[in-house]
Amino acid sequence: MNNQELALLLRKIAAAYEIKKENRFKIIAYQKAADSIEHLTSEAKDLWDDNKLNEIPGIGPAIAGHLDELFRTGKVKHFEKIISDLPKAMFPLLSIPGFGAKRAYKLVTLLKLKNPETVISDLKQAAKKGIIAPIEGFGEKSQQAIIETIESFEKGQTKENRMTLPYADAIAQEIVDYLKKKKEVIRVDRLGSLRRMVATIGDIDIAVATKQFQEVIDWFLNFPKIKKIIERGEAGASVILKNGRQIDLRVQKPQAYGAMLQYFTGSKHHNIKLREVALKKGLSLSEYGIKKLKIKNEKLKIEEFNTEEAFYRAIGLSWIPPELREDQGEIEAAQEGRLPKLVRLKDIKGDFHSHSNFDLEPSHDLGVNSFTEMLEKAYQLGYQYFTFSDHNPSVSNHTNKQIIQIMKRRKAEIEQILLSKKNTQTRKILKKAFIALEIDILPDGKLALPEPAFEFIDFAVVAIHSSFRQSRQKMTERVLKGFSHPKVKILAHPIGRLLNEREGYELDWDKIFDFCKKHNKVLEINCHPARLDLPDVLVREAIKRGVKIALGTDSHSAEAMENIRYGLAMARRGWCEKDDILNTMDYNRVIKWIKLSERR
DNA sequence: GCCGTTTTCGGCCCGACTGTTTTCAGTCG
Repeated sequence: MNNQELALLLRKIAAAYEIKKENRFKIIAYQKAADSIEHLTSEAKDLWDDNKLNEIPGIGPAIAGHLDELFRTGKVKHFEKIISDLPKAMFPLLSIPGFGAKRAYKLVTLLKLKNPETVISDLKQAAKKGIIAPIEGFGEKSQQAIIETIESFEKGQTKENRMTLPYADAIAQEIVDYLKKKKEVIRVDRLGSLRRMVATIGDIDIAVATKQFQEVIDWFLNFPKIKKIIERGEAGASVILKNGRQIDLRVQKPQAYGAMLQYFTGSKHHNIKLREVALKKGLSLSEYGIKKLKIKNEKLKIEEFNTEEAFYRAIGLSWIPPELREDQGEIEAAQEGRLPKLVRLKDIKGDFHSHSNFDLEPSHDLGVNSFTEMLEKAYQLGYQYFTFSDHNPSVSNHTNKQIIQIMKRRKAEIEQILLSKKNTQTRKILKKAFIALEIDILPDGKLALPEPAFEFIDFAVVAIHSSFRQSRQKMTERVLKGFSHPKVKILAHPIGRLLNEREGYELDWDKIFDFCKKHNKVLEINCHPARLDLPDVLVREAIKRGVKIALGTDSHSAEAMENIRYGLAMARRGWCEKDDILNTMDYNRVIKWIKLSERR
């Protein structure tokens, strides 16, 4: 049973307890345990194997005992007893927005819905027949809402639900630009998961500082691409755009904007932890500011904050960068003054992964721009160095001799461009670049490049591009074998995921990290928007183990080189400081690192 | 049921919105 399934099980138990009117803190405890397991960086089952279940926050002796029974026997008697007298059909409804335990229970009981397999569509049919509206606590509106919610839920099941970061970024930008046209808008910020730079975004959250709440909200609700208004209040509104994406707007006056920014940036877990910490100091936090609880029977006055810095300071913390706000130890670190000095965009001195349009006759895609065009862009980005890591020539279509010839020709062409004295009047290009290659690690762990051809590259980036379904052990052996060649320095897109499309393969990270540390190898954060691979949680594990990270845009065009900032976001979410990132090294230090002799 | 620089007992984040109510329950973030 994986973490996702475990979380679902624990939520099911929480829902059952809710119907049974158990102590509400017990219910919360189960929900917290579910959240906690969902956010783990390793499988709970693996932790159980190592006898470490009790190290999971929110899991105490009771739940740990139940999980132990689950992993040993495949079931939990106590859980089965709790849900035994509840209708099975209520549970699938819990995954539909707007349904909690009580509504789900009430509806399946009164409507006598028995089949968990079909309960969702059965409920929709019931709503369409009009037999939900007369039920106490429901009405025409909620009946209609049930139909609409289920219909969009059914659609959502078939297409991917979360946006990639740049996609969400672009939508947000459009709304930000629109809002800024209104003169009453003093300031606009994108917040929520977008501000925290999470790899995929559910809803887009926007905050506005203004003195005219209603006018700004009305202006927002007139945004031309809105399909439907979900809710509107005095301090904000939620809408669905024609493209199906949800936008939440919150407005606040400038002098209280700091608490609003903080609240609306989240994450939820960060905010909960923050409020718990504040409560121990007699402070109650909300999106409006901070109340002092110490004085009894006196009217509580809210202290307002115009900046987040002031808000955090009032709780005795230094300002926490949004990328860290996940309740992963950042609040404790802020209390103890040991927050990391996160790597910044201006620390980045080069890119370690790109594809030009030079035709090596590979079996993967070429880029669209020439070496010169890529170097021109690298110059514009202010880099010290760049890396060409085109795909290796396809093995099946060439003899070794042909491959060597192609590699030789490519090296000569790049060197000619880099060493040429002329041609700099018309266009400014970067003159320092590494001649690398992205080489496939074949299913048996061999590299897809004949040994003599290595002479024509400075170093290699390796990656898995085929046979994704090998076992964890076999995949680990395969990667380590490919990674072992002395000229191979970087493992590209290490988990192989494609966001919303492909999970990626399993690797034994203990072994990978140890290997990297021991042999001076580096893991890539691939900055391609659909990859963002390594993921943030593994980045953090890697640097804890002393493994260095390289940012590579995997650009197939000059324009895509700007994606570096999304990879950088993963690095920051993984707590990376400047020294953790290879790209912050000067050119000469990189040369030394790959043990290259100064060639140019 | 969990947890501990106010505690191993007695606390447990905070407020908004909707729909159905006439003071609130349910759900969400």
